Amino acid sequence: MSIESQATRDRILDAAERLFGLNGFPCASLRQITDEAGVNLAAVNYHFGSKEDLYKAVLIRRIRPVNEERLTRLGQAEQLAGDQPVPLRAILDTFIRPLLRRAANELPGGMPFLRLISRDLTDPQPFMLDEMVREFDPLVARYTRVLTQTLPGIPLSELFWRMQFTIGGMLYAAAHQHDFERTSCGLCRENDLDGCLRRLIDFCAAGLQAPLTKAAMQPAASTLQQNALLHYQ
Amino acid sequence: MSIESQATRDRILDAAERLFGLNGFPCASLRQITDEAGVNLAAVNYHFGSKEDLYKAVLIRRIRPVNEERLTRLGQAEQLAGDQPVPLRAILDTFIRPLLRRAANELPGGMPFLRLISRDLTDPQPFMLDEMVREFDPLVARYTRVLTQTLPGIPLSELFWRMQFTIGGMLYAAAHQHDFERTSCGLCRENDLDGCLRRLIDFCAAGLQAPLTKAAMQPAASTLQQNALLHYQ
DNA sequence: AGACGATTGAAACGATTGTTTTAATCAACC
DNA sequence: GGTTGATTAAAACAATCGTTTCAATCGTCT
Repeated sequence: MSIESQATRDRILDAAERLFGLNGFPCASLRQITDEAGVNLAAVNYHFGSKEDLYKAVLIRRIRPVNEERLTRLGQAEQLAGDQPVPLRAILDTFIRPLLRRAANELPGGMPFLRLISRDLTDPQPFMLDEMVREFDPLVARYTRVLTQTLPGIPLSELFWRMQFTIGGMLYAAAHQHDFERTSCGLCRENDLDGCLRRLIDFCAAGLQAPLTKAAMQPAASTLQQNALLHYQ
Repeated sequence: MSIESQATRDRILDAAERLFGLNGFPCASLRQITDEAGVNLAAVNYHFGSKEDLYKAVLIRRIRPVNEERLTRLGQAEQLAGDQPVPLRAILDTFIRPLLRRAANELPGGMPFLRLISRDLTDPQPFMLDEMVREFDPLVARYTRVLTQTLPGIPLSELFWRMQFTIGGMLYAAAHQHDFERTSCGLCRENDLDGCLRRLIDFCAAGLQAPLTKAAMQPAASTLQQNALLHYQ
């Protein structure tokens, strides 16, 4: 592979990342992408095979370093903790920071990539499902192990749900971070990585270690609560 | 409008809801929709004007009752609380239950609608933005007022972010509820409205009333934390 | 210099899209 | 009972899509 052909590959990847992120996979046409990249239309099929394969390449190019950084930071945190359990907020930091960092212009990708990965994790393209599972499988194993050590009082079934809520909050914040300045009436400034990260960790740490309600400890006894309002009074 | 034409309108709306929810707006074609509805292709443009207007009609038909139910339940909760602030978990229940209820076959719409609304709130179709703001504006005003009364210690700027995380967790859970049974290795059963609702409320209530970290109380002093791991040890 | 594989360029292909058009059918009313 | 307006049916429209084809060009070797 020559050095110029690598340049066209990269230009295609950059343009595709931006347009897939802004418009989504179905609405970003190859002609838009190749025009913006300044390359010929046929270059996509020549270098990547198909539109779907281009999409895979765009996602994998960014997700893999993010997940590697997550595991690296988690390893450092474990080392630092010694034989003590890793502090919950440190675990969350290793998980969230590598992603949100990409939107703060600290690293390539930026806002379009965050919208792209957020969209594809909340609403996956069918042909990406297997690929995604393969990329995230090692993470699931490592984080569940660390979390069960840090939060020994939380049953695994509860932990599973709470991690889903954590991921949901993270992805929603990642996708909308740049809209918040406009929709928050001045309560949020753009590109405030530290602020967003701290708030998200505050929120999710509290949620993850929330005390168990009666229903959570006796799941078999939970029944439909007809009037939930009374229950909370 | 005759009674049969209303029937074709409804058949189109039902089929569109299912296919928009499953495949997304761009990938669900009008021919798919009209075939499944058993009506002629031109009926969509005749009754709704365009594909975009059909999409609007599909969303509004379900969102409006959900938001009305939210405000009704919130009103009941306020009445029940008297001059006391409404309990946080009760507020969250009025907000989340009317949506998740739709997926538990308690009400029409079901899983496709939840995927649809979840997708359009996390990744809105551009032409729906104004319509959505109009539908949700009254909610924002009411819920921020009630929440500031219940959580007087949380600054508005923090509350804004925490509500975004709450919404993100709710939408993610709503969209994936039916996948969890498959991906959770038996930790989650499908259609468990009460279980999902309780866990989500446990999580978000703890997150919303989480104690403020130093950075949250002195936002001006927050600087980029180069090595966040040490910070948590 | 010449030959060969890799890459690019321009054009066309077949399929599908949302929309429009035109005629046929239906229901209701004077 | 014939007429009018609403609704449905079938066909065609123009545009765009991803992909393929084939010749032209480039870079790199012998």
